Amino acid sequence: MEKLGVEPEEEGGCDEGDTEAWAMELADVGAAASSQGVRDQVLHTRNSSSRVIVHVDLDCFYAQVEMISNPELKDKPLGVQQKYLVVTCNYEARKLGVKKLMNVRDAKEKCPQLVLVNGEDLTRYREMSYKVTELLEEFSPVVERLGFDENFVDLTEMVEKRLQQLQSDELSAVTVSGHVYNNQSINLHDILHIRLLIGSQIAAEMREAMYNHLGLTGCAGVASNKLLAKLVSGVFKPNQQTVLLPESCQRLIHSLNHIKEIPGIGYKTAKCLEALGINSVHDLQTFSSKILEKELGISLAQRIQKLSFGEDNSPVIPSGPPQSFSEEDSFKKCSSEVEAKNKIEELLASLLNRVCQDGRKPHTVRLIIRRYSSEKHYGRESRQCPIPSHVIQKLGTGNYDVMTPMVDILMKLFRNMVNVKMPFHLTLLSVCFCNLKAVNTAKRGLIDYYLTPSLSTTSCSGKHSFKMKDTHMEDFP
DNA sequence: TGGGGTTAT
DNA sequence: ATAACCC
Repeated sequence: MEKLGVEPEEEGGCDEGDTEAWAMELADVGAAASSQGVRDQVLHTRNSSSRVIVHVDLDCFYAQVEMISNPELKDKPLGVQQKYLVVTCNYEARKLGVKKLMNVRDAKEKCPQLVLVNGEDLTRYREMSYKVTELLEEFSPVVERLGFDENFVDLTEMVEKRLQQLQSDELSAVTVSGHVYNNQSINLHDILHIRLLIGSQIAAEMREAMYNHLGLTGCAGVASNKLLAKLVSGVFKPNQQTVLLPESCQRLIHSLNHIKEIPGIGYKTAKCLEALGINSVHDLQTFSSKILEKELGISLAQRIQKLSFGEDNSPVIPSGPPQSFSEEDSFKKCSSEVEAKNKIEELLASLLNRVCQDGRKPHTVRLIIRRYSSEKHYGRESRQCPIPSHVIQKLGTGNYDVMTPMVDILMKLFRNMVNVKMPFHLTLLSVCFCNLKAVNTAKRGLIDYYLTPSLSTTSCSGKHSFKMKDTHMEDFP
């Protein structure tokens, strides 16, 4: 076996783990086919705490939910419409040329048989989305949501446990589930391969469970960090999974045609990089770190340059319950205060139901608007304020009118942003509840409970609310 | 471009 | 409060 003459100069800084002694370990890692291979060996060999991460990505999620709601739609080309956009569509429709975020006009032109359902109310999507996250949390509690249809799960511990259950003679019988990226050969003597293969088996179990319990199909990608797991999950596309072995990391990252395809490099950063003459992943890898730091700031510069090598030490952060609830509506024109008030009342009514079901209480409310303007791609303004405590108490009880005080607050925020004595033209209104706090913990003790028993004894599910019990001493230890 | 979400500054 | 990012 050839020894690798790798020098510890290197460019990106270290991914995770120690910088020391990795060069020594390198002596034994086996043949690297190319300089790409060398880089990968460096990254993964020095890194003794290598993780196993899965990225789970549902297929055309909204369309799937609609097809479950109405099975007649199953074999038809289906699009989900919000305003004049087809935001997503099933694979029947994709075969016929419909794309995500396509104009309804263009979509109908491409595909006259296209069936459209309205998807502006996200309630069922949101509910199904959380069912998926909860199902994944049953495998391992460390689940991070990304939008409604993607989840990351850190499988490192679970893989370790399964590894310990295996007898040494069973190691040579471990198999992959699904595709191996780049058709790379598996080396069963490589513990990193073994761990990722076990990860692929868990990913397959997750997809099976999603289908059996929820009727949903999706893709999965298994790799050593979130970036790579996400990139590899989309390689084989509907309803398939792929595992990335360390030696193919550079091939995966270089398969991207533009830096904007790296998650974490968005519209603004991509424009900025283009202005510097950086267009490909290779451009970004080899660009001067010093200059990049001056242009983008040290934090962003170092992060994205690491990403360009496939390095991503960001942890999977359990999402838990949402940090905020919001409802928005966009429209061609809203130009009077009464009109705005009506829209705000609608948004608020939906939000109050959601907050009620959540059980926690928001302590802050925010109003967001978008003003009409010919240019300015992204112009939203917002005002927020604390929710008065007497209003918070009524939230979720249903038996007191919380609409009236909340609308009053929101209209004050509205007039703070919009001079209603002057003509105005809005194209979006949104109401957001945030700063959510649990009601039954720490801060809320016995005294608070006795003083406001309706908080925890009132039903919010029905048209009216009822006292569920009387307050007696023996109810509380 | 919709109707959501998050974190950093 | 805004601006960036994600879907």
